[in-house]
Amino acid sequence: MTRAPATRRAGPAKRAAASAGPRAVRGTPDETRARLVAAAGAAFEHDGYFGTDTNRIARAAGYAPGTFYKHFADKAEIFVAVYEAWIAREWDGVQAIVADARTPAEKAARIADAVLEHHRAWPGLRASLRALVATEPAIRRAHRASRRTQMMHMAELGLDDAGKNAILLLTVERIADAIADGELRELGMSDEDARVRLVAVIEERLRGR
Amino acid sequence: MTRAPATRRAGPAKRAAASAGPRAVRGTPDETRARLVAAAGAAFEHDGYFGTDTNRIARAAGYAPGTFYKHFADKAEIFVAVYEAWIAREWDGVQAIVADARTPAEKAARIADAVLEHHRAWPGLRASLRALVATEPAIRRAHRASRRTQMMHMAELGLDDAGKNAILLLTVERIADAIADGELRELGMSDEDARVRLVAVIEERLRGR
Amino acid sequence: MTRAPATRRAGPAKRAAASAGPRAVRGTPDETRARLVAAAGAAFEHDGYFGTDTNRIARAAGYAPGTFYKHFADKAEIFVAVYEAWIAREWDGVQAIVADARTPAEKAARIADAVLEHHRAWPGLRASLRALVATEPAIRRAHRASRRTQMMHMAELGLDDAGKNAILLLTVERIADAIADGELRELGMSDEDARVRLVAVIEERLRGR
Amino acid sequence: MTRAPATRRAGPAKRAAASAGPRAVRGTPDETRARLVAAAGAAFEHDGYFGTDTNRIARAAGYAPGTFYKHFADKAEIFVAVYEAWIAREWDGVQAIVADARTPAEKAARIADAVLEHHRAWPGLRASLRALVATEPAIRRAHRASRRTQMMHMAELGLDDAGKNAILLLTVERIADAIADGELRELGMSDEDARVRLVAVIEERLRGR
DNA sequence: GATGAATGAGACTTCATTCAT
DNA sequence: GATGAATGAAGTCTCATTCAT
Repeated sequence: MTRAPATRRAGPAKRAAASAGPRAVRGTPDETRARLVAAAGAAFEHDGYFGTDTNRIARAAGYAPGTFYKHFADKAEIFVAVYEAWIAREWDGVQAIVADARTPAEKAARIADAVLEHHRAWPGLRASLRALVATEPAIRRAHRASRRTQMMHMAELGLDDAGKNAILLLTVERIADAIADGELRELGMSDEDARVRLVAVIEERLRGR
Repeated sequence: MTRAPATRRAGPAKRAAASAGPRAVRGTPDETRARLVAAAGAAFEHDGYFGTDTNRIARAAGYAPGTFYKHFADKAEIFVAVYEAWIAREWDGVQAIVADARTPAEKAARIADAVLEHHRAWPGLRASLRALVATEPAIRRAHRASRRTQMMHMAELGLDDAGKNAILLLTVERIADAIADGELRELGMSDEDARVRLVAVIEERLRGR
Repeated sequence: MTRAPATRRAGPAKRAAASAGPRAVRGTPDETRARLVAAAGAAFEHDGYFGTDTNRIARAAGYAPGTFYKHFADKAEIFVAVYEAWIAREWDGVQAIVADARTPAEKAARIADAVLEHHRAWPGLRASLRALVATEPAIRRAHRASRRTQMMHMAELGLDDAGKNAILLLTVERIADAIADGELRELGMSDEDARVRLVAVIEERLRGR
Repeated sequence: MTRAPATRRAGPAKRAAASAGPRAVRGTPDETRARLVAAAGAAFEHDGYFGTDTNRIARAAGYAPGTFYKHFADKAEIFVAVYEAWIAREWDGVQAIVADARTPAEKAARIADAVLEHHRAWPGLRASLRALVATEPAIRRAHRASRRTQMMHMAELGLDDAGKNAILLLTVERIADAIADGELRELGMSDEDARVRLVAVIEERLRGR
């Protein structure tokens, strides 16, 4: 996550800055939107939600500032889009694993690894998410909705104790964030230890406990 | 040519007008600092870190904007002070309970309730904390330091598996935040259910598991 | 908890109210920049560098405060722009005179008058420059660079003793500033006397001495 | 001269800062005043007029902020005091040399060296002076008065062409400042060259030309 | 659909100066 | 005479958002 605005400015954004992005090819609205979401994801990851601005995102995607607002009502909205895409990718992975793996142990291990990798690759995005859920009503709403979707996914996976599912969800998320952020290492637990616990938590649940 | 503002000001403007706070009493720096911290705590809780500003905090404490900067280098620094005071109060409670309660079960229950109450009373502060730890290096550092202190407190309580302590810390914190934020209720778990689980997690650890 | 300013603004406020300038015409960046530089020149001359602020400059040019920072990184940068334009105009004059006048005596007299007029028209700007060269690294750098350019101009004029050129530059500048500021008058020298000396210094150099 | 605020702040001026100065010994008002002037001189030299503040000066002298205003009406007033002391020291040196040296050549050389040394030791103060003369009416007035005093000193030395005296004053001052600031070096003239010219200017005047 | 110049509220911070003790 | 906590006006700069082309 951002942690620092890096180089905040390099002088007045002379005309130069205009050509920062990947040369926006005039395309369908969907392509434009997708490019903006991708650029925003990278920017949020790298500089944090409060470390970028919508102009920069638009430029990074190869568009002018105004274009951004043709596709998103505001900054929060694109964050939600980024987050939803992120979650969807995570669950795609989980579901593929569930379909493919045999034993609960294998499933748990592979799910844990997939989740961990996904979190480790996007620590900045996760941090911004945690920040924004508390701060931006719109993002909070989207986050809640996403939780509900995830609960449904879990039910579809045959896990039927909603209470346990909820705890699992929070626990996995929290541990994965902690590992990805290196919090546990600082608390004296090796990443491998932490991973083992994460696997255990998942496996326990998969076994219905 | 004029060139200069010459005399910038003519004297402290009548204080009466703008002020909203409890009317600054000239006192010791410590009192002033304490008033600022108290006002900041309330402001962060109520409006969030990004929802207040240092001028507002100063006014709420009964001071002019400049006074704030006599006591804190910046907004982040007062947040750290607020957070540290918050944590200290929480642990004071925990330690009193540990000294007073008999059985692990009683300890666990009373600790859980104390922690929960403390989190429920300050959900906004907690949310801001989560946000800032990801975003502000200074606050991140303070948070880490505080974690270490808490680990020491746990060791002093006789809990000697650092790995388990770390997990306990994160878990309790996370569950308490979730309950306080109402996240669990939305996931279909009653607050009482959640509390029971929280007690269980603590008791399990107290029993050495 | 609230925590966030939510929607910060609702739209550009009615422009009519505060503005004082010539009513911003949407134009090319170059036009805007030129208007800002012109407004800044007048403001620096009239109120001094420390007597204006960037908001005022922007307003005087007919723009909002933010527009200033689209064109200049900070206040120092626009000062440099103003200064460079000022120097360029001075040398344009000198070069025209050199091309046009015959004898060293005529050249010296006309150059002295041109320089004097240029300094007399901008005493405030000159004063601010003297102040800032000592104080602001960026402006110091620009000033040094400008000096080097002026030395080149002198060389192009056929004056080839760099040491003498340097002294001439400083002397002319200093005397012109002193006359423009009225310093000499206060020291008991008539402006005409001072002008005669200025002419002499220049002519001496033009004759190679 | 300051050129940069160096470290602008090191955190809230906790109580620590209070003991920065040399342990103000309670003394006569004159001693207090003298300590303040000395501290201000050093501060102006080191950080520039705009790079220090009156609180810092007072602390550096070993006093509280309020004490400053018991002795000086404002910041400009102490600058004037510092400047006047500086000039007085310079002329003390010049007069001693005139009394001691024989030939115009010797006088010129020794005066030049004394002046140069005095300027080289206080470049920051000189820079601030040049800035403030243009900016602060009170300092401008004091500067003019000081010039008049210096003209009198010159007359007392037997130099009776006021016009030439004025030019000499400005020229010496300007060249000495330029050498002290390294301006001439950057323009391609060695310091020794510059010094030679300075001596020549003075000697020429001493010989009545 | 895209552009990009422009907007303007407002956050953060500084510092010369005062005044009650 | 000295103290030092407090003052508060004001300047610098940012950035989400708009709208005329």
